[in-house]
Amino acid sequence: MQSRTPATTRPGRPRSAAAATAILAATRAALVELGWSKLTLGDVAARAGVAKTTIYRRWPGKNELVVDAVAELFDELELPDRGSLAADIEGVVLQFAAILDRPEARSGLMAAVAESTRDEALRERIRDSIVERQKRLVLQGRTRAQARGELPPESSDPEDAARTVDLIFDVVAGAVVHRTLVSGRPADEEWVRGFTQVLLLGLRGAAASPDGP
Amino acid sequence: MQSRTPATTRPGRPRSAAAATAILAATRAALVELGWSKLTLGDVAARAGVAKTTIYRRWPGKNELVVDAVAELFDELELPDRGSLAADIEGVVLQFAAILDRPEARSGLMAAVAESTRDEALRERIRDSIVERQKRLVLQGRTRAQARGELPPESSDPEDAARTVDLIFDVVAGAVVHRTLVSGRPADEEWVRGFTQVLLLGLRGAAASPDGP
DNA sequence: TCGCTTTCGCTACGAGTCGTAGCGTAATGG
DNA sequence: CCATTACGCTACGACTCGTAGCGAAAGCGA
Repeated sequence: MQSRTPATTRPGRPRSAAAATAILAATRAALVELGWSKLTLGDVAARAGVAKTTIYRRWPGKNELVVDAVAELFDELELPDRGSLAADIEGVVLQFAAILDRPEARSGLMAAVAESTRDEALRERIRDSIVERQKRLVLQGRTRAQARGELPPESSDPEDAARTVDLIFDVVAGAVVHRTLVSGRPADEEWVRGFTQVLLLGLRGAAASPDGP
Repeated sequence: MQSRTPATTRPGRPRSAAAATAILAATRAALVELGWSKLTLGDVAARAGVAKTTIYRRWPGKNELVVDAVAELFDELELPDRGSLAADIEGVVLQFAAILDRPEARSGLMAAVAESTRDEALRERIRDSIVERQKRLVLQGRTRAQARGELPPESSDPEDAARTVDLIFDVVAGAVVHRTLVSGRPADEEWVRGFTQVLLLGLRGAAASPDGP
């Protein structure tokens, strides 16, 4: 998870892998009980059964620790084949909503994003370990839909195709996050159905008329 | 801004209105320089030229103060008539993106949302003073588009119409926020054009086929 | 088996922030 | 002019931060 360099096996006592998992788990537990602002590294250390200094040796600070702890949650996301593009989208959006329902993801992720507005390195960490990592789902869904004939093969311009992927990701993730955290209403099946319909019709229409009406 | 009850004019010395504006302005200035996590009420008090206790008499804590300070930024939003629904949407989305470009809005808003996941009262404050307040733009745009004949009059079901407004707001605000803060790329004219096209085609298509394909 | 190296747990520390209390003073309204 | 409230100021205990120093533990290569 960390961008350490274990390329050259360094001499000396190796870092305990058990400590890392214990610390990350303790961080999530602390997020659930305390939220981000009241979470202290001393508390995390006590929960994990390690010394506070051990945490500081591995992570620069609270922000980075929380990002790594939350990032693991999103690796659960999958894109099972449900037969149609609409059903695939609905499925993954519901999974995403389910993760955002967990308190450790809610406060942790948003607080990290907030801090990243003043910390370029932290934003990079978020992008690498969460955003870009999950963009695979969009690519996978597109490929599958193209195989089904639900979407045209690919845009002639590769840059244009990449832009579309980014747009889809921002729309999907943004809408679910806003619905869940800002509006404070559940992204349940009914909402997801309506959202998916709008997104899908918009994409199909945009693919038909690539530029302007 | 605060939900005080100035209904019955209380006796005694009234609260200084100048102090309130100075505190809110100082809060925004501190957000720019320090971000949310390093912002202290002592610092805000010093900037505003007031005593720290004065702030504590008016706001419960840092979270509520920041929400009120940021909420004022979004009151600038307008919906000038640009002739078409697409142009109207692009215009307001660009304004929204411009506000989110300001550092005091970026870190302040996201941090407040993060904290609101563990504080129901704070979430209520955000909804009242920011979200619901700006939903007027969606309603205004819809009415105007209906007058132009770009959208059908209204859904037969009033609940369905309200759901659509909520959906639009979540999609628009969510996508712009995610694009700007999470993906870290600018919501420039090119992006806004593409986004608006998808949204508009999706809405028109959804209005045509109210349920399922 | 023996060093060398690094990590680990522990304790302690100064610095900084928190939110509150108490005080005397200022500004209203009756 | 008197009751009432807001204000600025100071001071306070409690807490968290991030770091330093220590002895012990755990690997690896010779």
